[in-house]
Amino acid sequence: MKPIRHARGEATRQAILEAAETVFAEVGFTTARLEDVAAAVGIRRPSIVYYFSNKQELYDAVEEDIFASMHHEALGHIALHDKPIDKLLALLDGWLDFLVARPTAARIIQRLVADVSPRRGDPTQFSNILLRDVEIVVNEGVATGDFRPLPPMHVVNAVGSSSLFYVCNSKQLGSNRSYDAADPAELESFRELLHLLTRAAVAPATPG
Amino acid sequence: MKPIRHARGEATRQAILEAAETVFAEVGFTTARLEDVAAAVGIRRPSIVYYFSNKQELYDAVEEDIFASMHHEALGHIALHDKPIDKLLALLDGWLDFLVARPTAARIIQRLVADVSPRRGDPTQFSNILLRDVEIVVNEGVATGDFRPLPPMHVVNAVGSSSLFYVCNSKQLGSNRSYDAADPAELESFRELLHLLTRAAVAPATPG
DNA sequence: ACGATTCTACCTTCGTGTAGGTAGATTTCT
DNA sequence: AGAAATCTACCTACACGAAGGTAGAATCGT
Repeated sequence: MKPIRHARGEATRQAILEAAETVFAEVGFTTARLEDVAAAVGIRRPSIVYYFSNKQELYDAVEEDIFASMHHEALGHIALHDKPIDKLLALLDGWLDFLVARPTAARIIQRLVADVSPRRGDPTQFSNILLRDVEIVVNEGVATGDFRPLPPMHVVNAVGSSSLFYVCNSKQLGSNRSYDAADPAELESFRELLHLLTRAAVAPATPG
Repeated sequence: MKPIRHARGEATRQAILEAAETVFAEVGFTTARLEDVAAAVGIRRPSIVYYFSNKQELYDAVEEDIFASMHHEALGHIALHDKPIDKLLALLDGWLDFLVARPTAARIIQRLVADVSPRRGDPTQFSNILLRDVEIVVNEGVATGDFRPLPPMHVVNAVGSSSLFYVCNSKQLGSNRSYDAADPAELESFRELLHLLTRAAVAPATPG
């Protein structure tokens, strides 16, 4: 991590990060060309090296920023609530809102899930922060009896995944099925379904 | 598509397809090396060209086979049932069973969803067959009143996505959270949740 | 023998990484 | 204050490896 002194440098660094996220999201790590990232920023390729020593480091910075930002957004939502179910819905709302606002992040996470052994050593190096949020909220609900006992990762797989698909799939289901993921009506309709499913997933055994 | 006369050739072609699916699944189209595909089959790289004229054509053959096989498996399950909800559950069970048995297919689909414009022109060239299955079953349920009115693609995004994550994520949630997607107990536990969510998703407005 | 199948050898393209240079801004020294 | 020294933020040019595609020769099977 190179320390940047001047304001101009910091702005360039940020611009590189944003451009890189777009390029990596569109075509994935290997296919992504630093040339394209540079072009989007308006500089030459070798100048990227001034801020990020190589392609991998740039990618890591992008991924780290995504999960950190997503974690922050989720925390902000969660803090407004007390009951476990409300916290869980808030957490998932946070994810959904984040991904809709930043679809490039959605695609990068989507690719990450596809990889067999992402970041060899610790696959959760950057995502762990999010997984822990889910564990804390779900385990709390289970402890209070508000939720039935269920593995937190089932919640991730079952309902967390939907938001990713909602965002990534919007233009990929064929011209007559495509939709605008950011359209308020569309979004709220999907959010309703998401809440419905979440409640169903954690609801204690048949009440009556 | 080259016509293969002898049995030996047909076997080689099939072996190439299977090896390619594994390689493409692990690292994606660009990163995948034909060298590795050939090595897995036990032939030299240029021999692949005898069956598939280039990398893209090989990939397309893999993708086409995946969706065709998945469609078949789903149809087999659906045919055993009459009621819309049972058909829908059977369809999703078919997907789940297929993906668990063939995790390489899961990863390839996962990557496909991440792409911005897969197979320029018609993104649903090969997947359309699956999407139509869902539309038929869901629309039927809506028509009979068994289901509440909801867009079939919401079903795909909300519950179809879970099975992909269930398979792809199994070894990527960190060492202490990882599981075996093919383990019968694990699988049935997840299938129960999948059914629960599916029923919740399509259930008509609050009955009482 | 003759087509089917697989090989060896080579060419070409592409993209990253690296070496080294420079204009202009900033700080240091007197 | 103003010249000297240093640093920031880029640049051009090139070397290198990696991977896909191609041409044509060798081998296998019937």
